[in-house]
Amino acid sequence: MDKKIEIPDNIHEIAKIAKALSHPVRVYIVMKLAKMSQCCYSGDLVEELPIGRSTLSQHLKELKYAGLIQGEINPPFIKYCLNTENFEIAAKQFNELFKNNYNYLKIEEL
Amino acid sequence: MDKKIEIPDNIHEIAKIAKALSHPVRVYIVMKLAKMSQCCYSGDLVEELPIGRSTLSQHLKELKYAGLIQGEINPPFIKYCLNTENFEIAAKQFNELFKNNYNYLKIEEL
DNA sequence: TTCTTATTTCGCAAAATTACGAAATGTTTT
DNA sequence: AAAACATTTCGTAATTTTGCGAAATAAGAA
Repeated sequence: MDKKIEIPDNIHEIAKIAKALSHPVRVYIVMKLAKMSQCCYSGDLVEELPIGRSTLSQHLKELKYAGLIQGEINPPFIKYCLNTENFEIAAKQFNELFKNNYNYLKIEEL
Repeated sequence: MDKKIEIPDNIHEIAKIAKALSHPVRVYIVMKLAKMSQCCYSGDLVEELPIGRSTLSQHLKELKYAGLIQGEINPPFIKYCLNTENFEIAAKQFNELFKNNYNYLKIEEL
């Protein structure tokens, strides 16, 4: 009688990535790293973004927690790079979510 | 001297969609509607999801606000469908975000 | 060792999110 | 008109997120 389902793991994973990308500053950082396919420093980001250092640090922490980026210690700097392996997994998960539109996208732009 | 940038609109839009998809229940609803490419009722969802009616209603409201779904009044029911136009726009925006991985995805799966 | 530099953690406050039950809304059926 | 139904809005509470400045951390330079 109880048809309640449990939400499957892959959906929780998509929600987790989406949550990491639910703030403009974090989307900006990820896009920057993905586009340039190079790393950057917290100090470079704080100069261009309209937020304080400690706030930026928290956003970086969340992106790290979600697995989208990783930090390489390169004293006295910390260099942040895309975690390409997880980024590819995330790309596939969103690919799955938006699957219905892939035919459309393929014809139009691929 | 002030190199602070303003975060561009398209990034705010991506963050807005990501925020709408940052909760498992909302991802579940959108995936269900996208996969089946058919509509469903709030009452059907509340039977399968482990949340109350008013909570579900709030999630639907947020998905509507983000433009991912739309409701058709069909008394005494309200039928929810994917907003395909906006869903395609969202697909393109995430396509842009994950662009770097499209070569990879194309070879592997398309 | 002391100073400087880059970054993070801590402590806090304001705002937003999540969830629920109760009450309200609007429509059909009786 | 009253009852029944599906759904939403309201009021409220617990939790999480966001942001900042001050203090802490850690490495290199003086």
